[in-house]
Amino acid sequence: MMENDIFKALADPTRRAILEKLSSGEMNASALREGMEISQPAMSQHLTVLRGAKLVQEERHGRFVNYQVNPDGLVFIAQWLTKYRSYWPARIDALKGLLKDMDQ
Amino acid sequence: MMENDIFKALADPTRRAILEKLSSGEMNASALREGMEISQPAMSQHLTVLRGAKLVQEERHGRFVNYQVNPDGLVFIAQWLTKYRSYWPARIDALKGLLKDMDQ
DNA sequence: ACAACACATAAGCAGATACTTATGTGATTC
DNA sequence: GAATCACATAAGTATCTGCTTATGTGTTGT
Repeated sequence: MMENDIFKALADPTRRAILEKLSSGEMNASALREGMEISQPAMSQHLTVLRGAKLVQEERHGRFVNYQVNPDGLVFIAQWLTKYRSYWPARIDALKGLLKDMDQ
Repeated sequence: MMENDIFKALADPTRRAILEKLSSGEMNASALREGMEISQPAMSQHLTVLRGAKLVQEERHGRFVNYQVNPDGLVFIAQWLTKYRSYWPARIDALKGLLKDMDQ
C-alpha cells in the first residue's frame, strides 16, 4: 500500500535527513553520505525505501546515480492532511480553500 | 524530539485508522474500538503514543476518557511539508503562497 | 584486459515495536 | 461498600527494522 510505505519511510530520522538534503538540489549517493556518518550499504538501503515510497527519484549517469525529490509521496501526505482540515487552528484557516483545490 | 514522535506515531496503520475515526468527531476509547478488532490494552497503548505526538487530546468525563484530534501534530507536518514546496507539481503550485502564510 | 570506482544486494544480528495476558486504578451503580 | 465498569500499566514475546560485514554488478579509465 502506498500510504503505509510513505509513512513508514518517513518514520526514520536518517531518511528524513536524506530527503532534506535533497531538498536543496539533486545529489548522488556518495554526495548524500558526506557529513552523515552512515555506511554505503545503509545509504543504499535507505534510498531504496525512499524510492519505494515515491519520495525520491533516481536517474543513472554512468556509474553515478543521481537522486532527487519525487513530489508524488509529498503530495500524497498533503492530501492526507486535508482529512483533518476542520481541526486546524483558525489562523491557518485560510489554507482550507486551497487544500481543497488539490482534490482535483 | 517532537518531529520524530509525530512521524513514528503515524507510521502505524492502526494509529492512522484511529486518527481517521476521530476526524469525524470526538470519541471515547471504547467507541474507538468498535469494528476495529483490537484489544483494550492495545488501544490504550496506541492512544498514549498518539497523545505523546500531540496528534490527539484527551478529556476525562467520569470514568470515560474522550479523545479528539489535536491539531498541533498535524500543523507540524504541514509546516514540514513546506520545505519541499519547490518540488511540487505545477498544478498545485497555487498552494505555495498559502503554505507560506503558515510560516507566520 | 584489468584495476578502481559507484552503487546494490545478501545474510546475520541487536534493538525497537506492537501485540498478548494479567493486574492495577479510579469512577459509577446498586 | 461491593461489584462493575472504563481505562491504564506491567511484563513477556514474536515480528519488524536498521545496522553491520561480505560480496556482487555495472561503469570508467588506463
